[in-house]
Amino acid sequence: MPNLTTPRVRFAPSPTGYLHVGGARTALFNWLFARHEGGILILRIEDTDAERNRPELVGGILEGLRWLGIAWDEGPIFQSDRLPMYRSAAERLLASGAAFPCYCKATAYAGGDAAPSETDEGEGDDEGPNSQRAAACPCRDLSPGLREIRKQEGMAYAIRFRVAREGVTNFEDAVFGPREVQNAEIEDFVLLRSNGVPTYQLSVVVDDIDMRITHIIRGADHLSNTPKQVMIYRALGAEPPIFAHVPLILGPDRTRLSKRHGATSVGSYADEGFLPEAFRNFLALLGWSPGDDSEFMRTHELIERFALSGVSRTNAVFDRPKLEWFNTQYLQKPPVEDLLPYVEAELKRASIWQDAWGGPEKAWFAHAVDLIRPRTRFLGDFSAWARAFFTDDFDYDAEAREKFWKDDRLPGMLAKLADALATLPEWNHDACDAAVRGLAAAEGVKAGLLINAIRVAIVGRAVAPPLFETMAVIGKDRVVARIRRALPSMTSAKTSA
RNA sequence: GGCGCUAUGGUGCAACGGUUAGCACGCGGCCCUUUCAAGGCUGAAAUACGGGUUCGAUUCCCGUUAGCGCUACCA
Repeated sequence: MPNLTTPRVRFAPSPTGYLHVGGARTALFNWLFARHEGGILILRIEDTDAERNRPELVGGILEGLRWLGIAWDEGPIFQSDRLPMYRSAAERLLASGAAFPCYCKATAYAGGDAAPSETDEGEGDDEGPNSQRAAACPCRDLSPGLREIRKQEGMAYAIRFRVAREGVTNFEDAVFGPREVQNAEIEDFVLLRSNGVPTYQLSVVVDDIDMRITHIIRGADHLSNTPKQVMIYRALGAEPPIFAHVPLILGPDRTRLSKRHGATSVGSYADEGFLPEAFRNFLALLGWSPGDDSEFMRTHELIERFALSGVSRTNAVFDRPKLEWFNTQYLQKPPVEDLLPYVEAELKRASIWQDAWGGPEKAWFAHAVDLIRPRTRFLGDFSAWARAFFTDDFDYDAEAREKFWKDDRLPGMLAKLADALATLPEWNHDACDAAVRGLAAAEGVKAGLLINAIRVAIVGRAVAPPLFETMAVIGKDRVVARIRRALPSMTSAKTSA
């Protein structure tokens, strides 16, 4: 049987840009809350502003959400498909007297110069003229006669909410506590534009009522406008839900995170090789904490521990280095199986994936990934510095050659080593270890000299996992071949010098 | 300008009247070591300022300052 108290929340982006970090965090909180409470998450696209709305961006937003692993239960629902519902709500408010038609010109309140303020003593270096708050619209008290005349004239009108001149409006915020504002502070705001399109204030309330939203979790930038929405709820005969305004995410300069702070779309983090779970963990801690010092929390734990009571009221600065740290943690700590699909995708992207690794050679693949991952920071590392683990098509890093191939005894010793390795009956860490150290002893050189040179020969880099395990993973034939292949390069590097 | 919110190291969080103010990132040092990471140990680093309330304030109240938000026929 349906539980009448099932929490219902929503994430309601407007397609005026890509899914950015702030939106992603809001979506995450809604999702964590829904999962924790056994509730429903609805995705709603707020696209009533035809001017700024870019329909083609919706796909990108959904894609970003999917990458983040945030699955919605209902929707996406487009507000642009529901215009009649908002209009009829506005008509109802008009009929009940809670709203009134406004015949002012649309520009009169649009931050323009409708009311050339007589009190402009300001320096006027910025915007300037409108320093007084918008007074109540004069149409509010239009006499019935005059209103009738306007109507006859067929003048276009907007519908404004008739805000009480006195008293207070209050509501409950799960994060900021009980709120109360003076009605006198609020202007007669527009509900329905003169072109018949609803404003955010109207559509958001009508939808939230219609969708039976129980908790509105959204950015704190909406806190100041919430009283207006509460008024609409009550005028519509509905009880407002519980609000939970979450603090904003700022850039390093403490201004609201925006494009000029660099990468702010979640898609760019996907492209950079971040793991979605790492991103989620990082985002979750921006404005929320479980109440203790826990930081590394896998998603199931985030869901388990998430509560609105742990949401902070202070804005948080997006700290990229910490995000990267989380990524290394998620690259290194979880069971290697969790990582395999991501590495597979990365290798496919780099065109060096082989299907056998997903089948008969899966154990080998897992082992290789496990060996490589302690040194990775991004998924791209698997196809970059660790490329030689997956393909013979790799080159030698110039610095690595310079650093570890300069001893002129190397070609001779490594030639011998290759021969010795080729005859090894067993191929594993210990056998390689014994062969290399044995040769070093016989030649009277430090094992490190050979170890470092071999590493460059078989993986092309100075930086790689411990050598003998690397040799074991790469395999006997390939190791021998790679050492022999490298010999000329060492010699030429020598003779040319 | 008006209204509101916020204020713990550089950053993210903890301490929700009594702690030598804790953890993590980042930064420095040491250990480990086969390169580079990881890991372990360790160092520097904070309660914005001023008044109250209280036996006792990071914590409660007021003011100041600063930052942010809202103040659109944008969301």
